[in-house]
Amino acid sequence: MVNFYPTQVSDFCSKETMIMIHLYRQLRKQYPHVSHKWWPTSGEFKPVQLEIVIGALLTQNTNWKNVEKALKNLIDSNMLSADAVANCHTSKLQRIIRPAGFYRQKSKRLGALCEFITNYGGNFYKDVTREQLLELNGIGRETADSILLYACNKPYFVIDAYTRRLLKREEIITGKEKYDEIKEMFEKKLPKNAKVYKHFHALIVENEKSMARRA
DNA sequence: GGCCAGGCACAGC
DNA sequence: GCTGTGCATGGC
Repeated sequence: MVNFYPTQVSDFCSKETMIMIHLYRQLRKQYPHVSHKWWPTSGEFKPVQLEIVIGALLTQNTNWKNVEKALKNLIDSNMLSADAVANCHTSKLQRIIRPAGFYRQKSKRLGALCEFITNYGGNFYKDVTREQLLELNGIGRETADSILLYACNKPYFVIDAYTRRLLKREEIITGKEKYDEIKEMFEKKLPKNAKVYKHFHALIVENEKSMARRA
């Protein structure tokens, strides 16, 4: 169980902190089946985290079901390591990831990302920084944070369309805030804990999806 | 058939 | 800095 007692005196009277933790508790109660182990992996890739990195890139502006098709194509083509993907011909990679859409852009970006992982001095999953990821073509803030949180298990909160929608509806944000502004809001008001960030994000996504289903 | 889905880069202002 | 636009497929 995570300790939610304020760690700083200044946290004690922060209304925003109370709202944020209340929201987290409410969602946990509402979706008890949702856990921090939310990002789906087949276990086919080496290492397992590579599948999360690839998925994070492929899911950009794309339905997850289409990403799954592309991931299955990679598995069926035995493209299970960063090295294999990095050395795959662009035209072949395009064919493989085609169901995920934007295949011309994404094949180029995916190849470059896998090349970066392959050539990374040290352990990519342990050592890569947000700045290094943001320098890569096609890796923006959300994708970088998804990789850092879900693949690297580091406390970086992911702000996606679901998160913005929920926060706006709850009137916690106006909608005009920048990505990093919202991200810092979460990170300042919650314990710096990757498991909590994953769980909270998973709960937000589940809530938005279930609301969409009901609509 | 139109709209959207777990964004990003880049141009133009 | 902000806004618009291209990228592309599949599901509803």
